[in-house]
This record gives sequence, C-alpha cells and structure tokens, in this order.
Amino acid sequence: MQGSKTNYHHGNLRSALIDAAFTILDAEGVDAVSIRKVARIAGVAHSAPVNHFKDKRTLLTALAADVFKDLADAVLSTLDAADGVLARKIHLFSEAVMEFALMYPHRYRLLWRGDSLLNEDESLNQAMDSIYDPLIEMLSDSGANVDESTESQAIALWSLLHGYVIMRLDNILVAKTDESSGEDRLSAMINLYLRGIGLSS
Amino acid sequence: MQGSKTNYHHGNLRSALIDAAFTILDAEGVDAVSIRKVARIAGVAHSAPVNHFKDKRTLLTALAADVFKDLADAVLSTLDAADGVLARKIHLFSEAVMEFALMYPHRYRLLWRGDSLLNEDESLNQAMDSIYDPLIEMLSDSGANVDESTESQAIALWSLLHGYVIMRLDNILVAKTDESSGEDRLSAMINLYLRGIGLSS
DNA sequence: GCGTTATATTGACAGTGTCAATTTAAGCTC
DNA sequence: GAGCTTAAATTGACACTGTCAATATAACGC
Repeated sequence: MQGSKTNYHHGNLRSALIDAAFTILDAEGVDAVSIRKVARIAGVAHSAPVNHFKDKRTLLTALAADVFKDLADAVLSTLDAADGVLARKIHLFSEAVMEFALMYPHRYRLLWRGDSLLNEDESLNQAMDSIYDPLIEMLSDSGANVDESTESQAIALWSLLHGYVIMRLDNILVAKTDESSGEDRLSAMINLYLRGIGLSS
Repeated sequence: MQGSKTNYHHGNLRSALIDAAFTILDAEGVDAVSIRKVARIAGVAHSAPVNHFKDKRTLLTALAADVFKDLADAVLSTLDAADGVLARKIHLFSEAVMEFALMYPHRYRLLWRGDSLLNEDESLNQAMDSIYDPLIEMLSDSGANVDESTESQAIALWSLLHGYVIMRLDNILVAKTDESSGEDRLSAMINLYLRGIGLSS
C-alpha cells in the first residue's frame, strides 16, 4: 500500500509513523498513542508528523481505517473457506470478528471511539464499507424469508456481534455468567439471530 | 446520595467535582474531562480533587457508575408504566435506553470506555447490576420458550441494543441506510430479537 | 484547648498537542 | 548543472495535562 523505499528525507515516514502507532496501540491502548511518542519511535522530530497527519484525530482515523481493512480481510478470507450454507457463513463471520477482537483488543476498541475519530473521513468510511458490503451481499442472496430489509438484518447482526464482543473485551456482564466457553455463548447468540431472521434453529 | 451542605473547607467537594465533570462531559466529551478543569470549575486548587479521586480513572469510574444508575432509573421507571406483556416491556426497555443515549451521548459513550475505567470497581459493577438484574428478572418470568438460558437472552438483548445505539451515535452504517426513522428500525430489530427468543413475530 | 487527621494549597516535573519560524533537501525548469 | 519552488523535517515556544511531594489550614475527638 505504501510507496518505495527511501525517497525523501526519511523515506516513507507516513507508514513508519503508522507502524509505530500500532506498536503503542497494541501495547498500551488508544490513550497511550501520542504524536510525540510516535515520532520518537520513528526517529524524527516531534513535529515531523504534522506533514502527514495534521491532527491527532487524523492519525487515529488513519489507524482505524487500516484496522477496518485488516478486519475485513481476516473475515472475508474466512468466509471464502466456507461452503455455501448461509447459516454456516454467518457463524464463521461472527467467529472471525471475535477472534480478531481478542487478538487485537485495542485495535478493535479504536474502531468504536467515534468521539476520537473523524467519522466523516472518506477513507474511513470506505474501509467500513469493505466489511459492510460483503455482509449485505452475503445476506441478500439468502433463504431468509422475513419482511425486515436486508439492511436491517445486516445492522442487527453487526450490532449484536459488536455489542457482545465489546462486552467480552470489557468483561461486562459476560464474564459474570460465562466463566467457561465464550465461543459457545457467541454461537448461541448467533442461533438466536438466525431464528430471528427466519433461518433454521 | 451526598451529605449535607457545607461541612468542610469547601462543603462537599466530591459532588461539586462530579457536577463539574458532567458539565464538561456533556459539552465536550470524555476526552475533554480533565482533573484540573474540574477543579477550576469547582473553584478549588488543581490538586484538591486528589482527596476524593486519587486518579483520573477513578473520577471517570465514579462518573460511569452514576450514569449507569441514572440509566437504570430512567429505564425502570419507563417499565413501571407498562402493562404486563413481555414483548411490550422489551420494546419499552430498548426505547428508553435509546432515548437516554440520544439525550446524553457522551455519558452513554463513557459507559463503554472500558480502557479508561476501573472495570473491577465495586460500585461500578453494582451500578451495572442495577440495570442487569431487573432485565434478568423481566426475562425470567416470561413466556419465552427457547433453550437458551435467561442469561444468554439478556446478554443478547443488551448486546443488540448497545451495538445499535453506539452505531447511531457514531453515525456508522445506520445513517447510510436509515435517513428517516431510527425508531422504526430499532423496533424492527427488537422484533427480530423477540422472534429469536421464540416470542410472537 | 490540643493533637490528630482529613482536606486543600502551592510548586514542581515530565509529558502532551499545536503552532510559527526556520532549515534542509528534493524536484523541476531552464 | 544552476537556480527556483515547494515538500519535508527541525527547533523552539506556548498553554495545557496528570501526578507527586511538601506545606498549610481547618474540622473533629478528646
């Protein structure tokens, strides 16, 4: 996605900054990501990043867009390996999102920090669509026979899934009742969803 | 909940600090809440709050606990006004949460900033239970006849609801497809849920 | 009234985001 | 290649921030 090796003063500082930001993000969380720390890791002056990200918000937004794209890649590659059965695909979709969130909890959290991001940013919205569009497509050539529109079904799945995932990450409610197998509970919730859209049981 | 009028140096600084924090929170969001600003509004020195909240996390956690309690109050008072039909109660429950979130978006967001809160804090968990327990109770003497446990049903509802609400607040996905009536879409999603737990259609 | 303790102040420290002025280097035109 | 233009990076400053230590002050129990 980035350019060549070493063209300018630094090379391609932009991607170096993003790499550094991800390192901090993964290790210490969103609030620990600071422009100056990122610059320090990349080995440039504290104000160098301004040429590539005018703001902290802009930096975080770029990160979030990358995360959305990575999440989409992870999820979609899982779906490819599935047979054609919709219910099965939905289960795989959900498990893939969950797996990603557990692997990169801070990256996943960043996606939902709407108050720290430029929600109108075009490349962010494009990255979100890279998940949403396939989801819509998956649901639209389905056997689901209910009057809710496909969009509603997609939003419902995404809502249910995200709500559960974030509660797992924060250990809210879930941990109390669910000492053992989170996978099973996720699966049960997806079955509830499937019944809701009129698929199997 | 707080004590008398003016006992100590300031009176009851603790609640004054919380009031100030809510003022900032509502106006500018979670990230704008700072200990020093809160102290300034309350008219005390910048280090005075340390006696009541040793940390910024501690302050935010106290805020979140208050918000959970307020949300519980709002939701439960709505439920009281309902007849005994479970499906109706679930709709009202959801609408009440949505309404609260739209009225106090930044307060609602704070509830889900797990990485800025002391998730183990006892009074925070107690405040969460003040919503969760009635929800469990509501679902348990239900006519829902499905093998998922009541806890799973509660978690599913809460997940679905929160996921949808936060997407509305961030204008993710929802706004794209849903220019007009968010209320209707919420209602449709709850119907999906009701069908999922085996209630009506 | 006196000591103890809770509460508030003051001052300092390192760190932050952002801006303005400046230097450096790359790219382009002739 | 020389010279100009512009992008990229540096430096220094400003007003903030959270946190800590040392100090002062007022309330309370006795």
